[in-house]
Amino acid sequence: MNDTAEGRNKASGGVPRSPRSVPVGEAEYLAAYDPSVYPPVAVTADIVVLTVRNGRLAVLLVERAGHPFQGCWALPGGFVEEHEDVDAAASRELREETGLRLVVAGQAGTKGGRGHGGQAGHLEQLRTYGAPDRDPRLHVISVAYVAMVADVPAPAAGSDAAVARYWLVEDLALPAFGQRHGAALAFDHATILADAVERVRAKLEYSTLATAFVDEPFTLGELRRVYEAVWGESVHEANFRRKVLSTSGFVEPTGSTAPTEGRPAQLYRRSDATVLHPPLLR
Amino acid sequence: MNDTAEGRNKASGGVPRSPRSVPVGEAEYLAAYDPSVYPPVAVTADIVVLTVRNGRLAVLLVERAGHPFQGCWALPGGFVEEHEDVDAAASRELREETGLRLVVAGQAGTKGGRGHGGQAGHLEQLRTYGAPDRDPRLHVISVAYVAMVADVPAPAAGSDAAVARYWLVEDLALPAFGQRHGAALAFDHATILADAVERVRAKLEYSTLATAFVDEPFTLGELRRVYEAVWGESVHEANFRRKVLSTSGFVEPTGSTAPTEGRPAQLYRRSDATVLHPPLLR
DNA sequence: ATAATAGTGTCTCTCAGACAGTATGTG
DNA sequence: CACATACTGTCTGAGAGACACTATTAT
Repeated sequence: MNDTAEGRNKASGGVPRSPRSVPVGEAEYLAAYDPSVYPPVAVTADIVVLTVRNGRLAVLLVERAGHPFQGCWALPGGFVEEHEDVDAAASRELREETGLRLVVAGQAGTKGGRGHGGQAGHLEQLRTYGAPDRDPRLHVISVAYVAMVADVPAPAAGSDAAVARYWLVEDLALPAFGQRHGAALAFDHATILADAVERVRAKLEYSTLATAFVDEPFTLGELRRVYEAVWGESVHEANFRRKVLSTSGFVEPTGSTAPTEGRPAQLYRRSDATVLHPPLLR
Repeated sequence: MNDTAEGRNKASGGVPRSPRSVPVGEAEYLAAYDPSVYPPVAVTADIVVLTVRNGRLAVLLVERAGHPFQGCWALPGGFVEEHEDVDAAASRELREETGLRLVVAGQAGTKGGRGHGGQAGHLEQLRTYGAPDRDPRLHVISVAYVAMVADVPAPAAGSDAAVARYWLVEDLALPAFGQRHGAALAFDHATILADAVERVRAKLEYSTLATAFVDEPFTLGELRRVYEAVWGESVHEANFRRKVLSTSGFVEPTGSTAPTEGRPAQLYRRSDATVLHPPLLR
């Protein structure tokens, strides 16, 4: 943030307008500072929790008990509390809804959650949505996050009994994807969800994030089905295997195998790479 | 946004707590609604204006006249006004600082600014920074944007006489890049700048955004120097040319030429593609 | 046996990387 | 002329895409 605006005396902010020719000390300035006159806006952290269920992409939604959009389904989330880090608010909301503990990844200088052998799951910021009319009550700015988790961190773990369940993304009305039929989402959550899905589709190409959708250990078949569910198209099996195994740091074998419907499959765990060069193109 | 929190009666929000067994109508609800009790936070839109000057990446900074961080250099930006779209606030700040009119690109359903033959420049959201201690006065949440512009949309166009100038990115202290020496930035703006530079470096690989840094018409040499400035490494000329010209929709020839220090160069303008498949790898 | 999935080998074609060489301007 | 930049041609090796084939389980 900054307020060069204030420095140029054009903001309506609550800063004592000391003439620039008579500077005051910083301590003095902060003591005299009145925060109550900044524009009243509320900030929420909303999370798009994505998972793969039965080969399909699914998203966690909660049913709204109150107005507005009563009875509609919406992304889980809530207000950022006073003096609470926005990223921390996202972690808190995710934990309350799913029981999962993930920290936000992706900012310079912070090394995000998942590393070698870490817990399944990934949490990152998506985008901030700040249209003034997106909430009929007041100007609510939503900082949206995407969480990618393995199946069945069900809302069961949530402490309070809000109605929450996973929906198949294909069963929702998402105009941005040309999906005109299906359940309508509250607020601008259809836009947010569409952006999240696009983000994840792109990220699977050039990162190892697909592994965030499966529990360890996993088979290459399971990993491939993640790609197919997210991209919505089939992936050539032999070439996928060659590509994944030839990318050092993507996965590493555990040595044991798991039974399948056919020949038993080698099991793998996540390794330490996060980016894929060259990418695994769609 | 949403407030399932409120729906579950666990938020401290300013919603009249009507018992869930006695629902009220939505109009009634909105009339009784008191927005004043939401957590007090301020929201700013800050912009990382990047350009290429003399073959180097440069960023527009303003000198802070007031406390805190008086005398330090900071990213241009300012408070989001009441009922103002956050993206619109970013456009407004950019216009005030540089005179450029750009709209924010990148959200599903909105087709961002630049198209065929459009104005040079690109504006997109970067990330939101919401640590509670990033401003010593109060909890200020910054929605950061990246603008990529051609050289010399100088602060001259700015209406008020704030001290603003371009800095070479390499002359700033950016711990995230291992740059320990150079001018220190106010607040957490060094982190924001580092994230912006990383974003732009990545985007040049898989998008046509390099053309946002040059005015039309431009030569392939100018376009190549954009890549070299942003990536900080030399790009093989013949292969760059072959790649750019073979990607349909990247650039199109104007037919005329421009004098250079050697053989005159063919001139090009932007075309309609926005993404590069396959990418132009670093 | 069949069905189903896991896994290997190999051919081909595209393309990035490298480099040599030509074209066309200026001093 | 030398020099600088623009532009072209071509060789080579890596790798994606496609496909045939083998392996190992269950029924």
